[in-house]
Amino acid sequence: MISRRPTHPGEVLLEDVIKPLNLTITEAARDLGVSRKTLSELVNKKSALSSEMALRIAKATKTSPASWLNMQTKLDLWNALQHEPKNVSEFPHKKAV
Amino acid sequence: MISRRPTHPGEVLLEDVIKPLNLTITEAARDLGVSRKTLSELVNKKSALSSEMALRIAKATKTSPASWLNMQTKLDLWNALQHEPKNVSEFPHKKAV
DNA sequence: AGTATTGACACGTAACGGGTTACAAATTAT
DNA sequence: ATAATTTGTAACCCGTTACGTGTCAATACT
Repeated sequence: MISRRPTHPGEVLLEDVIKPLNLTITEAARDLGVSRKTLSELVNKKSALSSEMALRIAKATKTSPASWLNMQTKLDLWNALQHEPKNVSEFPHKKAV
Repeated sequence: MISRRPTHPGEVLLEDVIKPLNLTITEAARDLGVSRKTLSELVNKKSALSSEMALRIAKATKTSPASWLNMQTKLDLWNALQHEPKNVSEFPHKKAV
């Protein structure tokens, strides 16, 4: 494992894309075709990046959707690792047939 | 970009893990600590692989959770690409300050 | 025949992404 | 300072989804 919490994709979108372009959340939301609320919650890390949003961001920024989606996947995994599931037993080795 | 639908992680779990070990769905579900229904739906591709399930499978099979989760992410992306979002405009280039 | 396994169904719960509307606070422009 | 814009967030609605328990008919195994 990863020890440090991976960066939230919404943070990257805000800091590396929206801010450098001098776009407002309102303008960026319009370009992405989503509500201002949806984008606001994303960049404020209140919601996760959906695969559909990954596609929208990719189209608007001419980048790869996978690069955005992978950020979220890494974060999801990190979050899951913080509360490892109990009552899981290792699968037994090959049983007789 | 990807033309063929990526393999569902539940299918891999069934074909490459559960069947080779001669485990039943019922037994495997018990080992994973989930209900039989949950595992059945997963291996029959009726539901997606959650990050928590990825962790459970990883623990039970001593493999990497990321390898399982990435299968689902690839599938999610492929599915999303089948209905590309409209009303998305490319972000304008740097505006004046 | 009798037992085990399976997929599918109903039903319920909790979480979540997303939309609209509204408002107070903060920021920016005039 | 005043006015206009921007922003975060709450309230409320909706649809989707993962997961649990229970049940049942069909199939497979012994």
